[in-house]
Formats: sequence, structure tokens, C-alpha cells
Amino acid sequence: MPRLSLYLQVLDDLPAGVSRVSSEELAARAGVNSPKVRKDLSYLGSYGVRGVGYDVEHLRFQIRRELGLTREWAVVIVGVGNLGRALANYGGFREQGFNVVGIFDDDPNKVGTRVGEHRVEPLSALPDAVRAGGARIGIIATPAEGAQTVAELLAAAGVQAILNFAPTVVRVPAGVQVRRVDFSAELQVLAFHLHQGEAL
Amino acid sequence: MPRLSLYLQVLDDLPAGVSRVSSEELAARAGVNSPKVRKDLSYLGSYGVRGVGYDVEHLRFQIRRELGLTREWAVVIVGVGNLGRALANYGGFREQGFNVVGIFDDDPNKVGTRVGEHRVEPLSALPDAVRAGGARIGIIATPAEGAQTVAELLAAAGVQAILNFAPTVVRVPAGVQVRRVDFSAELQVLAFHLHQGEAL
DNA sequence: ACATGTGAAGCGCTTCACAGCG
DNA sequence: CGCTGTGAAGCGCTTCACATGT
Repeated sequence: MPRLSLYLQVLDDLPAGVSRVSSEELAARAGVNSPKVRKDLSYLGSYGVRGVGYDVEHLRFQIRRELGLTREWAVVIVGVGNLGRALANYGGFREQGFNVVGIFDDDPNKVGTRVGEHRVEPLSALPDAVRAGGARIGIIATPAEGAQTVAELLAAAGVQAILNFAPTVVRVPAGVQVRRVDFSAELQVLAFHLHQGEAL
Repeated sequence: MPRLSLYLQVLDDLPAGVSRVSSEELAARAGVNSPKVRKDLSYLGSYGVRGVGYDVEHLRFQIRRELGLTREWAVVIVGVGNLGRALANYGGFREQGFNVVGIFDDDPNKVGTRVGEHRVEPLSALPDAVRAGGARIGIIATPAEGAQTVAELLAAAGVQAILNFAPTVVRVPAGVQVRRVDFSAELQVLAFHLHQGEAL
């Protein structure tokens, strides 16, 4: 249920001091309609109060519990370009319980440099670091060329989930899940809708 | 149809010299099943050859035409952090017909610096630049705090579609479409599945 | 009175199986 | 014979309306 993340975001953005929220208001802020919000939230259990709404703090906790965010997740990042640096410094990860335990690159000029609070390690150090840090999630922020190799390396090191920012489709062993984030594809969707709108 | 972007990516990744491709192979490379590929492609028209497959070059063109990528789209980027730089230097945009016509930041220390082939301009220059460049798409790569202001600025300048990388939900006037890319949400989906997998 | 929670209807996408065509 | 193209069935998500509870 990817919308739960969105609701969580909206709840975090709520003005401080607001302790109750209705499905109507949540829906407006999230850009969806209210029956959808109620249906989604009903999956978590009956945490709303009829005639009143939802308790913000309680709801936040329940969503986090459902998403598995009550624990910490160790994450490794491969690729120290601008994107890798942006991800390594991204405060949102920490807030949501994602803990970057290592950042890697095979460029000798980058190895040893600092990125935020981390020191860049060579790719050869990845397997040990994954084991030591208990990382189950890996992020690929390399150019397209290196992505497949990195994906295999991550999988071999024991990573079970990969977020792939490289503009390629990577193949991985069964049991490893991959999610792509493709910047061009996002723009293409926007362009598609603009394109459509014109045809009318 | 967001899968068309994926097929386009797969077609681009095909080894050079391959001129024909079957729905079976496309499906395998894209990570979906073949009936879905055929159904999707049938929407474009009947461009396959029975008993043979699809002509790669022809198919690429037809998908690009459907997605509105046969024309150029002017894009502006707001926010010159690591992410903004990554986006400005991202070669994939240019390849797909997205032309970055300006990059903006309100930090005086960043204004005037070079990012790739662009010079950073102040936010005050954005409206004129949007008009001059004919930009209909804007990218928000600022921290969460500035996102809402930037969104309004973009909309006021005439931008009709916004790709928002800031971890907030921005409100925009009717007629402007917004797409969010939320790094935390992506990790949350991965974590959710890992979490689920354990419960079995 | 007010807002949640939910069964039922509606809708679109996915899957399947096979007809059609090179 | 092989692979595409597609009608029909299946499935899940969305929407709606209202009963329920405070």
C-alpha cells in the first residue's frame, strides 16, 4: 500500500499542535478523496473515533508499524556522484528509520573522501560492510554501465532489496526485490499528460 | 501508461545490432509477462509481425510518438544542491528530448556558479526564463521548506507540470499537474516487503 | 449531529486462451 | 510452425451510500 507513505508524509507536515485530523482533511492534503483514506486506514484497524476523526500521533505510529518502520533498517549506497552524495546527506532517511551504514565507489579518487558523516569505501569492502552493518537494503546510484555489476555484488553480499537509480533494468537472483527510480520516466509521464491535454 | 517508458528503456538497452524482438524477450527484460507487453503494444497499433516479432527501431519510434517524445520539452530546475546538480548533469534527459533551459537557486553563493553547461540564476530570473525558454515542465530539487513557494512561483510563471523531489506535498493551482518522487517512500516500500516476507 | 467503518456496486487492468496471419 | 493481436473471464482497487457509534 504505497499510499500509506504519503499519509505519513502528510501527518508529518501537519502544523505542530494539531492532535486530531479527519479523513476529509487528510484526503485534501494528500490529494486523494476521503473514502479512499478511510478504506486505507481501516486496513490498519479501527483507530478513528466516529464524529471526531483520527488521533494524529496514534495514527502515525500505526502506519509506521504497518510499514515496518518501528525498527531500524541498515542501508548501503553505491556510487558517489552528485546523486549518491544527495542520498547520503538526505535527512529524510534517518527520520524514517533508514540508517546509512556505508557508501561505496570504485573510483580511487573518491575512496577515502568524506560524504556527510561517512567515509567513502572501495567496492571491495562492500561484502564485509553489508555483513557487519546488517544491511538488507542497497541503493544503486552509479551510471548505467556499472549498475548490473553492482546489483550482483549487492545480492551476493546478502542484500535483499535494491533501489536502483541507474537508468537500466538490472537482473537479480530470485528472492531479491528491485525498485527502479527513473528520472526520465517521471518526466515522460508528465510530458505524456501535457501531450494528451493538447489533443483535446 | 507508465510501462511504455520501461519498454523504451529496455529497447535502448538492447545489444546493438538486434533489429527484431519478441514480446517474450521484451517481457523478460522488462520484468513483466508477455501478454501484458502485447496488450500494451497493441494500443499503439499493429506494429508487430506475426511469427517474427517487433522491429526494434520502428517500435521505439512508435512508443516515443505515443509518449510525446518526438518533440523537445524545455525544463527548468530549481534548487542547486547535490540533487539539483545530479539532475542538471543527467544525460538521460537530453536523450529523451528533455532540454534543461535554466537552473535556479536563491542562495547568492550559488548564483553565477556553473553546473554542467549551465550557469545558476537567481529565483527572480525564473519567470522570464520560463517564458523565454518555453518551459512547460519544472523540477523542484529544494529542501522541503522552500518547495511550496517554488511550486507557486513555477505555476505563476506558466509551468504546467512539476516534478517534486522535495519531501512535502505541494499545492498548486488547478491545471498544473504534480508528480512526487519521494526517496523515503521508495525505501519504505522495500522495507514493507522485507517486513512482510518475514511474517510468513 | 458528525465522521468513521464497511458492504455492494462499478470500473479498469491483468490474465488467459486461442484465433489470425506471416 | 511461431508469434502477434484480442475477446472474454477474472481480479483487485475505487467509489458510493449508509449504517454505526460517540
